Amino acid sequence: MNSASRNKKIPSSAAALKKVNAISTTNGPSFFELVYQVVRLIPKGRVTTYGAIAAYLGSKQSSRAVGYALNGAHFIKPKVPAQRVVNRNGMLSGKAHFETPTRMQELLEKEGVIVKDETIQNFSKHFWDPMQELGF
DNA sequence: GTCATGACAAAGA
DNA sequence: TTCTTTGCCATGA
Repeated sequence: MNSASRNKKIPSSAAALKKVNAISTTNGPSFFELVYQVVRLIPKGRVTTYGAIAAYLGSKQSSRAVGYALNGAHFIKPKVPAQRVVNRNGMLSGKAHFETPTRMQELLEKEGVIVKDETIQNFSKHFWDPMQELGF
């Protein structure tokens, strides 16, 4: 995509969202779909933040919307590694939304990420910035 | 169409 | 430094 479309705010229609929730192929890119796509690009053993994804999509203030998007990520295929997305403190704020409360931490440790007390250790070391890795 | 909620983030006290 | 307040986007009632 070009920088112009990214610079602008990306509107997501309710119709597109419904399609996503229905696991149907969306013709037009929605905010949610873009979030899922970025999350899928996160390498194994790396993590990023809601704000970083939002910033990459052009709206760094829409970090809440990113979190909301991941709320429905469980219905999406291919699988979205939502466990690699945490808040800016490196805390597993979304662990409660997984199948089991320990599922998120388990997946991360399986990838070599150390989680202590619901927080990722050496967070800056594991941090993966889409702006830097994918280019802006 | 207005109001309240949320897997967040940055700024102020 | 920690706690509180404000902003922003998208959704659901």
